[in-house]
Amino acid sequence: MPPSIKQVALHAGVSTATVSRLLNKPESVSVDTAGKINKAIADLGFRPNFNGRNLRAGRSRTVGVVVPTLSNTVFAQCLQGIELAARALDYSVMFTATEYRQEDEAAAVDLLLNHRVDGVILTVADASASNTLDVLDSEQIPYVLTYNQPQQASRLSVSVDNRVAARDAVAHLIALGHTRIQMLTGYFSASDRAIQRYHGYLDAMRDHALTPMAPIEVPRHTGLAIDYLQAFADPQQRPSALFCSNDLLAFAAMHDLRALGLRVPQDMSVMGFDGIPLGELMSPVLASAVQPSEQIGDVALRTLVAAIEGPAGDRPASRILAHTIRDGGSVQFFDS
Amino acid sequence: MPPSIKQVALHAGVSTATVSRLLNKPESVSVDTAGKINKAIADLGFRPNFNGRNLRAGRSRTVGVVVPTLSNTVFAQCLQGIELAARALDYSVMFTATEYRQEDEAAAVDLLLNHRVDGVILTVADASASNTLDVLDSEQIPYVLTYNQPQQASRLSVSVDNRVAARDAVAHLIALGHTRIQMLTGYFSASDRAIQRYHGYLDAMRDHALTPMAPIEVPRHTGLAIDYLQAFADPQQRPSALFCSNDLLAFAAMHDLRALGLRVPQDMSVMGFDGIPLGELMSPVLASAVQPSEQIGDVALRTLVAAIEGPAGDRPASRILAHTIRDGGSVQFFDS
DNA sequence: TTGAAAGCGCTAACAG
DNA sequence: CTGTTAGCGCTTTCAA
Repeated sequence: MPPSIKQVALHAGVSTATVSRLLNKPESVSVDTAGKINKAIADLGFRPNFNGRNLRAGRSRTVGVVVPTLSNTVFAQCLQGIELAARALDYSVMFTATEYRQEDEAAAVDLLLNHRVDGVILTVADASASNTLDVLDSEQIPYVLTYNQPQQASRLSVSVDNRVAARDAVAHLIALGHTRIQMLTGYFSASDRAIQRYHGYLDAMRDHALTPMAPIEVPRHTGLAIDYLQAFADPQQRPSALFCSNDLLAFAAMHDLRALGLRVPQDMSVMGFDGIPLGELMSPVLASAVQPSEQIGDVALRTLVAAIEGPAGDRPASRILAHTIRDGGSVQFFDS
Repeated sequence: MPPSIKQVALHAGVSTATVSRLLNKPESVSVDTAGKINKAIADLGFRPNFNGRNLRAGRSRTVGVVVPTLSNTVFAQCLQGIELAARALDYSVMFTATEYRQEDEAAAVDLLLNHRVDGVILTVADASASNTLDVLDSEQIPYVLTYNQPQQASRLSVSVDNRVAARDAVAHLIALGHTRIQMLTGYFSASDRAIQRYHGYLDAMRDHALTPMAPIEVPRHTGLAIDYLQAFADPQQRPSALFCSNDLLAFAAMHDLRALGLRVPQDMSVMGFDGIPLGELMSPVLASAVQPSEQIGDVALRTLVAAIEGPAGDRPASRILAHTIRDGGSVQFFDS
């Protein structure tokens, strides 16, 4: 066991209380005792045990983070933003992933609460109906959702406006002359964002008096599952543009289209959602509705800390961050 | 404050010790007291406070993770693997990033040690000369390096054989007929792996009696810094193939080459290192030396836990995981 | 400016 | 099978 405050006190010939004071309010200790204690600390290689401190304080200066997966760059970037901000504010981060399993959301939060994190940042499957969030609510643990836009105003969240961003993305395709636009999406049941984006798709189609097509739901990270695109073999049947619920799916789709002998964008335009950085390095550049993932993480953490430390009265507010539409070679003017 | 074991005991009419026993060794408690306690737990919404438990136990069942950045997919995948394995073994994960700053490595580890993590998984700039690792050594905290291959056998690590993998990658280019092969790399000072990979490059060139070219060191994630490629304008001067120290760099390079009007692979072959999943969805597919990042994380965590829990005598061993060479359209047969 | 003492939540002897 | 007790490391009154 590493040395405790007790050994330091003994070594320096003072009481544990004084050592503690030096650690927390150095100005309340006389200069020469401070010197003795600091020497003892150095001699012994003492480092404070946060478990003791946290137990005593009832707070841990630690936040929990729960994301669906790190395989999707957006969540990695978000976590990156969270961690950076946490370090700036002197908080630590406990991290968990759920692989999109709802039961794992609950288990993850459970574990985090056992660790007595001061708050939680999370992305859940369905923010408007989540027992996980209910638990957090009932336990009065501050939390901030990322990417999710819950219906309940009481649930803090940081995200872009998924519906509007999707509408803008599809409007971009429409402006290019596309009328047969179809949405390719991950399972709606795993992502309320996907549903909101689908509504945005519908909005755009209706706005321009176009007939929406049935969305194609596929397992995430499809890869080899070309089946769903077989219908595209018939030029009459297929859409002229594909709107994907996220960039990974867009890349997979382009891959599959190629395997089918279809060219992007000549035979089909492809638009993504997320705006992951790699999309801009590719050729063609992936057109996409860009959300500022790292900033989402940054703002989420700062919002959470405000909720944790702020007086009970003034709760911070949810934030909708601006999205942008990135044009790219993956979409093209449509001439029939 | 949430209810403690004490309130539960009171509510159930037993002692705190009995409650604790139910929590830790349920079979040592009679069925009906168990019933009473469980009811009390449910009534009160009790959840054990790990801070108390950890303080008492001197262990936390928590591991710390330190990676350079999550912007590079490999580290995100590695963390993914770590987290998954941790959950399987009932460990929690505290996460930190350093943005490739050495001083942040030390600060991060410091913080983790204050939290009394049972061990640390980390990727450092230079594993063979790192005060951060020295601290870990002197504090006797088990740790496992990922991606790094330290010279000291005493330092546990999980990685591919960077040098051999790089040699194989370059040999692949040579087998395609390339003789003028140049390496594009991130700063050597930020990554001992990059140095090892450069040695692998040299090995391959020497093996085939080719003249090595001077490596090009660039800031990571270059993007717009086309300067370094200006020399390539002259067909006589430029290499016929570029070997990049990581896939991100390879993508950036391909982007820049395109901006320069050079085609990949017709005008220049590009080979990466890492084998990130997206590389396989692209067109052309990015040829690369593939390392199993998620598995590296998985194995690292299991190795760490073995070191933590295993008897002091038998320390687990470092692991070199198999790499593979992924062929792809980004490289092409070279006919002069 | 400093020390004594209590207690945060939990577990592990040790008794019974 | 169960209760009593002590103590993990720390901070924070309360006194001096």
